[in-house]
Amino acid sequence: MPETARLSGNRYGNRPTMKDVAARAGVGLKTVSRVVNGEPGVTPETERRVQEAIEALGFRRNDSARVLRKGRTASIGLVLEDLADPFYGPLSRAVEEVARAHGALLINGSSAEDPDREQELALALCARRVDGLVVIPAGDDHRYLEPEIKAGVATVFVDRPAGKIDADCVLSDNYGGARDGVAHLVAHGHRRIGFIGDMPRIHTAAERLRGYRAALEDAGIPVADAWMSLGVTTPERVRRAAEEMLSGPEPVTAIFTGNNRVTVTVIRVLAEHARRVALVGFDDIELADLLQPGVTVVAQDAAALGRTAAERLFRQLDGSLVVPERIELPTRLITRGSGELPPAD
Amino acid sequence: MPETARLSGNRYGNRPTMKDVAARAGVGLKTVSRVVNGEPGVTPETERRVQEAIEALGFRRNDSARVLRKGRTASIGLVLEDLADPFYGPLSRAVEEVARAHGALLINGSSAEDPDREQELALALCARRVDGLVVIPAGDDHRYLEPEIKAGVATVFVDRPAGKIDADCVLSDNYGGARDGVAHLVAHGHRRIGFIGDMPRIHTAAERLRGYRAALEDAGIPVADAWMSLGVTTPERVRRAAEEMLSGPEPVTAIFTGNNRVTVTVIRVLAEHARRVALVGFDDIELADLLQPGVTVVAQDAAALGRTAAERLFRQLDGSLVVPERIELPTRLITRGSGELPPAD
DNA sequence: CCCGCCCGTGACAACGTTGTCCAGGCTCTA
DNA sequence: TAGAGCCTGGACAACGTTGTCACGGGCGGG
Repeated sequence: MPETARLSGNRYGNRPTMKDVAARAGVGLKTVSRVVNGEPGVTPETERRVQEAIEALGFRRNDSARVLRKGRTASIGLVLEDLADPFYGPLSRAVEEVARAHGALLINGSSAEDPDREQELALALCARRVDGLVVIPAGDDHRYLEPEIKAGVATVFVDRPAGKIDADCVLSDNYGGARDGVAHLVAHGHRRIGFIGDMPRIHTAAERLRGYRAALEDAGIPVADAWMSLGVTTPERVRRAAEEMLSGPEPVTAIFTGNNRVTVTVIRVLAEHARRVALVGFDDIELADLLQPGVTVVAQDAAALGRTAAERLFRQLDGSLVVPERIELPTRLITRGSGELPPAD
Repeated sequence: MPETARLSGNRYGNRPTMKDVAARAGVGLKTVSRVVNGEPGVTPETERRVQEAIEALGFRRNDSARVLRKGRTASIGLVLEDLADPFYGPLSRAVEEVARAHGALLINGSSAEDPDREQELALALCARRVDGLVVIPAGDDHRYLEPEIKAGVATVFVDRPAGKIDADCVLSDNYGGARDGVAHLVAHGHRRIGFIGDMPRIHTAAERLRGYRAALEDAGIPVADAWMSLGVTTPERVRRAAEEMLSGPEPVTAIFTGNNRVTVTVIRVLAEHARRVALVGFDDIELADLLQPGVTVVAQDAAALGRTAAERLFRQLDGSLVVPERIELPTRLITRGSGELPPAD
């Protein structure tokens, strides 16, 4: 029985296809296609019959097949570090909104800060033939994307620049922001200012460190190694680093923290600490205004990063963009109290 | 020139296909397929030639085409309310991790709490032939998914139950959690307790309200309408609602807030308020322990919700799951100070 | 009244992949 | 040495859709 053979195909649920709809409506395959896509050239009567068959069978167009034929998938990929991080939520949402405005869906994946996983994800997305790729780099070598980009996959890097290839980047002004933040502490009389941040291997961390150094240099303050703690990631290590800076013969009177996770941990340490220590953090954190004192931060606009990147991506797809560019978005110093505390010694 | 004609197909970037690789390697099409998929039956020498051609051309298998042939897309869809909400970030991440463990990618979309948009998104995902769908409902009628489910799309609802269809649901114990939270306030001597939450149209809001009523009833406290504010969503309206409850001849001495957004706004209002008012909030919020006083909350485990739902989804796909079930995960009361304040009158 | 044009419709190929099946050449054994 | 069996490799169809083209009938104009 060939009928049964066809029905027991490889699809689990055996969805009806245009062929089935056509058979039921007693029309040709292409006519169904026309109705489904709202193309002109179908009599109202024929259209009604087709619609009826569609209803009855519960037909839904298979976009996978459509995509195969048309060449564009109307979907874009987003590779980020961790969707659960409050910084990436708004970014991701902003990318999604732009995609939606262009009729595209968003596929996203978390690299967990692992370069191999970033590559695996990005290439998997390319295999799905996403039209474009927004990448928040975990690694620093993106040559693996060269064939893809050459093949027409629009690509924009966000938050951190691409490594070893020439591509569009949308970044925050990490250097300037950190410099401003630290200068703010200097302006309030601090001379011994600590820095706790990520590994300088990560571009943003390196830039913020550079800003920190520049601000101290501007003020003619020599930088002590004991004030800097780089590459600490776990809360325990951040805690230890902070406590070390705050003890000893020449403790710091202020701390500049390199990202939101570090900031939160340092707030906890300072809350238990007797002496009042000033704090400025990179990245805004929720409820920062309600703490005692409010937390002064250098805020990035995560949504703007995502939006800008996605818009650029679609302009690449339009063909209206050719030359890769590096865009830097400004940061904003938000004073809330913790950064305005005077030195406690 | 047929060569050129073929090359100027509909694809923008004209990626090489297995046919191109086969031609270059001087082998048959299927042999390339075998190499790409690691199937046995290819001499090392032939395999080397094929690999070489793949390298040279920058070939990458087109998974869209593969999917069309195989019937499974190895991707699942997640429809949530807002990726930028700190509650959904971890949930989404948890779903992604489970998907990854099963070799699937995650496509997600935000409904913005709009039922029409939820439907549009869910159906778009079905058109892409996702293998399964995790939905955080915005609407309360999901009959539109019936044909899809019948056709074999695995479906799990999270956070809120499905409307008007019988399907798997993974929920928090909203009723029990709210009841415990309010009972906690009662136990600390409060008799006039306010409730600020979402529209009861939303299942979670209704359940939490029910828990609130039950706790008061348990304590023999009659519920006053003036204590309840339902359907307030914007910060301004939350603020107004809170201020109304706190003024008048018989002001509330404690407030129970129905979700994290409301909680945050109410914290702001209370911070400006002279009298000490107790507060218990549904949903945990970051830094809640660092505020003065710490914020007592009824915490849900967003990651566990996502993980449980996704695991159930894949068990549906395995075929090891047949009967729809409703799973309720427990909540946890975390006492931090604000819920233990005594009545201030 | 007849020719030509336009409109609605359908047959067919193609998108890039994988499953089926068969052919040819090799080795091993009787 | 011949036959059987195995192993490698390739031709072909199919997945569900859309673009191309051709066909037939109705209508308007000459």
